[in-house]
Order: sequence, then structure tokens, then C-alpha cells
Amino acid sequence: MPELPEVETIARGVDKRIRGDRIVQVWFSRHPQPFKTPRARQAKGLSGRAILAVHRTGKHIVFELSPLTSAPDAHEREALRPCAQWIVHLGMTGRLLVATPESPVAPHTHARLSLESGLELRFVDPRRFGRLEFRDLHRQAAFGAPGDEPLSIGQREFASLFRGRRLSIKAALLNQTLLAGVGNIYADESLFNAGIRPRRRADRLTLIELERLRLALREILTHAILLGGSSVSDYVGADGERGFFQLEHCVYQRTSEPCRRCQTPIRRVIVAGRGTHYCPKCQR
DNA sequence: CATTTCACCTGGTGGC
DNA sequence: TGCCACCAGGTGAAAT
Repeated sequence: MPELPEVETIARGVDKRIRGDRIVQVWFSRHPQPFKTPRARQAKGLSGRAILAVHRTGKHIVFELSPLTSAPDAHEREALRPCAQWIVHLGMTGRLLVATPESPVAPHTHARLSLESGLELRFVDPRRFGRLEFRDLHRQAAFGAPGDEPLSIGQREFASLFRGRRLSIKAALLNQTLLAGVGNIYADESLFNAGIRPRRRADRLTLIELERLRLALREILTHAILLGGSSVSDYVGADGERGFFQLEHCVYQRTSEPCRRCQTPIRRVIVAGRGTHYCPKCQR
């Protein structure tokens, strides 16, 4: 399941390969679910625009797009101000691939963007939990994740996110309107790292515990980005390469295996409706 | 309003 | 070997 490090890895890979390229033709599947913006308006909006940059916000990949009539030269495109955005959320099983047009089209391909360079950007998503959205910045506000970025939030703001919240700390970490980008893997891993049980009420954590959690989150996410994310189930980057952070998981999907710190078997419970892994000895 | 539950999906798994 | 019930989980809507 792509979370912040996986989405960051993919956004960087896509940016590197197609920044400055131009969308010349768009094909979409007939399934309605992935299209947050109606298919026809989305296809019309994308066609003819240059891709100025690709970056991540929370778990979303944002394509900054040029105006429809723009400089023909790739150098001049860099200087253009974005006039539209294409926003991709990968859901559970979504993938963005940069391919050549003749390479076989995977099952469950929902979008194919033909580029001026001859390359093709594809969105593949078997479960169809992913979403594609188009924004015309003359008519709509630029995309902004509602929650704060866990990599840049400071000590005070982090602590204030959880004040007066009676839900579990795990549920709070998964809430994208508080923090943007944390999913099941990194919630479990950061709580282990900070020595906090997932079921603890968010508003009962001490300031010291909250700060341990913020630093654990920052460290784990940064390290995971460095390793190209966690390849569990079928996640791969834009070039089809796997990440390596799954090898460093301490609790996630390690049920009954010995804790890396104290050898106690890792426990699995359901918290906030999600499979949740923790060490009963290291986490209080 | 805050919080919890559920539906949406398909591929992989495990039981028989 | 083959079939099938079951489960994973990000998100948003519905329920509490």
C-alpha cells in the first residue's frame, strides 16, 4: 500500500523521466471509479499541456501543468507558471508507470497518456481505490492536502494535533486531515520506534511521548524514502524497481516473530479497523 | 461535532 | 488439483 515514502519515490521517478514532456493524447478506461473529475473533462483538460513538474503532497502525486498554448521549447516550459494540475492518488494498489507504447498493456490499466517524447505514462489499479483528478487553476484552488506534512511539522504543532482527541493514537496517525501521508505500515513502525502502544488514547500521551513519536516518524519516513519505500504486496517504483524498507520493518507483518529489540513475539490486533502490530514489552 | 463502522474492489491465501 | 470463502486496507459516506 503506497504511503508517503512510496508516493515520494514514485513522484521523484516520474518527475525525473517526464518533466518537460507534453501530453499529446489521452486514453481512459470505462470504469467510472477512478475518475474524480468526469472522464471527458479530464481528458480534454490534459491534452496538449506540458508537464512542468511532478511532486508529492501527502499521499497524492501532483502534476503541475502548463497552459494549453505554451512555449514550444522545453527550456522555456520550465519557467512557465502552472495553470492546471493532474492529481493522482494510488489508493491501495495503484501504480504509475512510464512505458514505451509498444510494451504490453497490463490488466486494469485505467489511463494512458501519450507524450510528445514517444513515452507513455500509465495508471494501473486492479482494486480501483485510486483516484484521478484534474484542476483548472483559473477556476479552482490549487491542490493542498488538509493535513500537515509529517516531515516538516514542528514540535508544538505536532503536539497540538492530538490535544483533546479521545481516539486511539493509531487512528489519529491514520487520519489524513491531521497528518498527511501516514498509513498502516508507518503508523505501526513509528509507534514501535517511539515505544507507544497503538491503543493509547491520543490525548493521554505525554509531551515527551509525542515528541518521541514525531522524531520516530520523521526518522522512519526519511530512511524509507532513502531505501525507495517498502515493497509489500505489489508496490514498485516508476521504473518497476522494488523498495527495500520492508527488510527493516520491526513489527509490520511480523506477527508472532521475535521483537528485534527484546525477542518477545510481536502481537497483532485490530485497532481503528486495521491490522495493527506491536511489541507488548517494548511498547507501553 | 467527534468518532466509529461500513462499502467499495480484486488478487492472494488457506482450508477442504 | 480445484474450488471457494475470506481477508487485506485508503478513503469517504453513513451511522452512532
